[in-house]
Amino acid sequence: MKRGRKPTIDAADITRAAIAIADAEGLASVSMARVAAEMGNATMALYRHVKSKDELLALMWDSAMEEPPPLPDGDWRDKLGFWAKAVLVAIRRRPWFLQIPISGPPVGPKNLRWLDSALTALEDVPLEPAEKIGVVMGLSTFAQGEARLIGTLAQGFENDPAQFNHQYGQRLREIVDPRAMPALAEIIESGVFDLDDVVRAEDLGADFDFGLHLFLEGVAAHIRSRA
Amino acid sequence: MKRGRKPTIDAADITRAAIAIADAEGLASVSMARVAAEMGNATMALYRHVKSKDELLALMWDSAMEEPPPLPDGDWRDKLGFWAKAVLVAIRRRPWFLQIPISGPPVGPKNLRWLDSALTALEDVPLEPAEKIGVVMGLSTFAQGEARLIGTLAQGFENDPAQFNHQYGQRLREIVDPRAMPALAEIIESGVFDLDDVVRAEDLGADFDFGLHLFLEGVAAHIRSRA
DNA sequence: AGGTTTTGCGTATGAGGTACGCATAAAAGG
DNA sequence: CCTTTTATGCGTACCTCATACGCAAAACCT
Repeated sequence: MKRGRKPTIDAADITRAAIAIADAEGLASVSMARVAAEMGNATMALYRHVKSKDELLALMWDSAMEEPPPLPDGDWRDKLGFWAKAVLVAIRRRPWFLQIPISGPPVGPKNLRWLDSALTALEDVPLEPAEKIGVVMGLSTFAQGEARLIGTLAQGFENDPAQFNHQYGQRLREIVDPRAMPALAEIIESGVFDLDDVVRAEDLGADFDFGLHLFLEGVAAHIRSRA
Repeated sequence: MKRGRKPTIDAADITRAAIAIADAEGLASVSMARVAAEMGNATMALYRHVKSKDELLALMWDSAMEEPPPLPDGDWRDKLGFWAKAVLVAIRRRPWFLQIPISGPPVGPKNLRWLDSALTALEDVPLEPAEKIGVVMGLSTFAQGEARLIGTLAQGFENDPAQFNHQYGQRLREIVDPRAMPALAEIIESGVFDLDDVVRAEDLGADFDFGLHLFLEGVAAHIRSRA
C-alpha cells in the first residue's frame, strides 16, 4: 500500500480551479494564492502537486481546449472549413488561451485529437503527408492569429468604446498624408474604415470567413495542380 | 517660455532603453527599475514621462517595427509574397514583439506604412477596397501567427534540445493510438515528424513558404473569379 | 507503539509596480 | 537679485506575487 498522508487534492483539481478563475476573471487573476483560496487550501499546499506556476499554466493550456466536434458530411472543403471555424469558436470561448506562454510542440491528447480531426478532413485528398501537415498548420496558424486579433479588438473595445465608434476612419484621415501613403489613403477614402457604429464580433467573423475562403481556394488550386 | 525644471529624459529615451534591454535579454528583463538603471536614473523618475509600464509597452510596440522595405518589381504576387516575408523577418528580429499585450487597432506611423506598402502591392489588382483589406489582414494574421509559432519552437528548442532530436515522431508514436486517431497515425507513420536531427529555422521557413503559397494561390483564384 | 514517509502549510525572502510627498531646478515677477 | 511659481527628480513605503525552507500532521509498515 502507499505510505504517507493521503493527498486531499491533485494537479487536476488545481488545474480546474485555475481554469475557473481564468474563465471568470481572466488569466491575470490567476495567482497561486488565489487558486489556493478558491480551493480552501493554503498557497504553499499547491506546490506539492505542481512544480511551479509555469507548470500550472502548461496544464491549463492542455485542458483548455474542448474536444473537437465531429466533422460534417461533405467534401474536404466543407470539413476543413468547419474545422477552422470550430477552432476559432473554441479559442473564443477561452480568450486567455492565447495569452499563455507556450513552450513546445503539442503532445496533449486534446490537441492531438484536433490535429487528427483536421487530417481526417483531408483523408481522401491526394496530397503528400508533408503537404497535408502544411495545410493544417497554415490553417491553424491563421485561425489562431485571427482569434488573437478578434480578442484584442474586443478587449480594446471594452476599455474604450469611443475609440471605435466610427472614429477610426476619421482618425486615419487625419493621420495619413495621401502624398506619403497614397494606396492607404485611397482605401481610407473608400470608407471601409468608417464603421457605422460599433465593431461587432460578426464583422470580425466576416473577415475570418473571407480569409478562410482565400486559403481554402488556395488549397484547392494546389490540389488541382497536383492531379 | 516654458516654466519649471528642464526634463533630462523623455518618453522616447525611455522607450529606446527598454527596447535595447528587450533586444538583448528578452521582454521579461524589462522592468521599470532595470530600464531606469540602464539610463542612470532613479526608478520613479520614469513615471514623469510614462504613465505606467503598460504605456511603456505600448510605446515599445509602436517603435519596434522597422520601416517596410521597398517592394520589388513584378506582379502583385511577387510584391505581396515579398511583403509577407518581410513581415516575418521584421518580427523575427524582435521576438518579444508578439509577447506584448496589445490593446487596439494600429495608429502608429510605422504600422500604417506597412499597411500602405501591402496595399501598394495590390494597387493594380481589380478588387474592392474591403477585399483588399481582407487579403492584407489575412496575410498579416498568417505571418504573425507563423512568426509566433517559429519563435515558440525556437525557444523550446533552446530550453530542451533533446526534446526535438527526432524524438518527436517517436514520442507521438507512443502516445497516439492508431485506432483512436487513424488519420494522424497514418501521417506519423509516413515519417514527416521524424526530423532527422534538429528543427532548424529554415525548415520552419519552408512551412511558411508553403502556407504563403497556398494563400496567394487563393487570392489569385479569387481575383480570377471576379474578372 | 514506534518508525517512516508523504502531504499540508506558516514563515520569510526577494522582485516588481506604483502612490505619495518632498527636494530641486528653471523660468517669471517684483 | 530675490521671491514665487511650476514642472521635474526621486527616496520611501506599500502591496502583490512566486517560491525556498522547515516543521507539523497524517497514514502506512513492522
